[in-house]
Amino acid sequence: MFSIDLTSRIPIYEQIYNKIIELAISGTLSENEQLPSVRNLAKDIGVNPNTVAKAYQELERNKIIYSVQGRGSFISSLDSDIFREATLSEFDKSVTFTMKRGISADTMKNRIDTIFEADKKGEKHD
Amino acid sequence: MFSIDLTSRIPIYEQIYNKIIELAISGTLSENEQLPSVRNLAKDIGVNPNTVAKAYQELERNKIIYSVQGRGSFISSLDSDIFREATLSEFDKSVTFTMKRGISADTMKNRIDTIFEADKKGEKHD
DNA sequence: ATTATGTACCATGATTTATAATACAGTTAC
DNA sequence: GTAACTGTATTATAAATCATGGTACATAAT
Repeated sequence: MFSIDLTSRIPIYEQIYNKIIELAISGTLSENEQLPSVRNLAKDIGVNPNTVAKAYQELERNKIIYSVQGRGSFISSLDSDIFREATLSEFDKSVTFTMKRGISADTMKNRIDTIFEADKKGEKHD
Repeated sequence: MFSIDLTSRIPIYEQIYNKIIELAISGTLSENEQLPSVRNLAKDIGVNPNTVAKAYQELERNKIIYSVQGRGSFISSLDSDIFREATLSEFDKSVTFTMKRGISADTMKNRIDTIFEADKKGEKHD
């Protein structure tokens, strides 16, 4: 279920955080579905339980999942406009950054098309 | 010449690094133009000379500037394809990230247009 | 010579990330 | 109720990164 890059400069807990969001948005994890327990996931990917717990706590803080003591952690409904806006805000920063380095709008749009094309081809179909 | 956000989570040396690149690409700093000395810029923005030195060394490593002991640091020619590719590679990462969060290509393109429009209006004209 | 430049150290402190080891509180199943 | 599982909290430690302070050296311009 999980692949983590221990050599990446991106913190492990952040990689877990991102991965869960991807799985939730892609539908691989559906609403109210239970996530692996903190200890199991930690053992699975070979990291400390505290690291997984940190990821889960961040996910809960951002309403991606909800956790219940004694029961576990579950995907919550993902119709959060706040989350969408946060994502777009991050994207805007990247566009501004790229623009300031002299890259044109058309060039950026072409990259977007290329990336979406590649994703479409790589998708698994039901 | 410089505005640095000491409270930002982005390292100071990285802010300096980014700012110099922006000024070089926008033409505010032109080819072979001399930059403020490490010590002067440090005093100017209220940071440690070592921090400025680190930014300058990164800039030199990426061929944005060149430094000569006893003389100073200067803008080098900015026709580096390598630099352009590095910028686009970063942008691609952001697009992929945003896509995985369920944002459509069209939405991203609209944001690009909006940002470029705002920039055009905000520009200073000669 | 004096002054200004970039560069190179070394030590220190703060912050962040990750680990390790416990412990506590709540739930489920027996 | 007991055992085994959940999330959560705490404390300690280690490593890496960031920034500062201070000192020193080599080079260049005057």
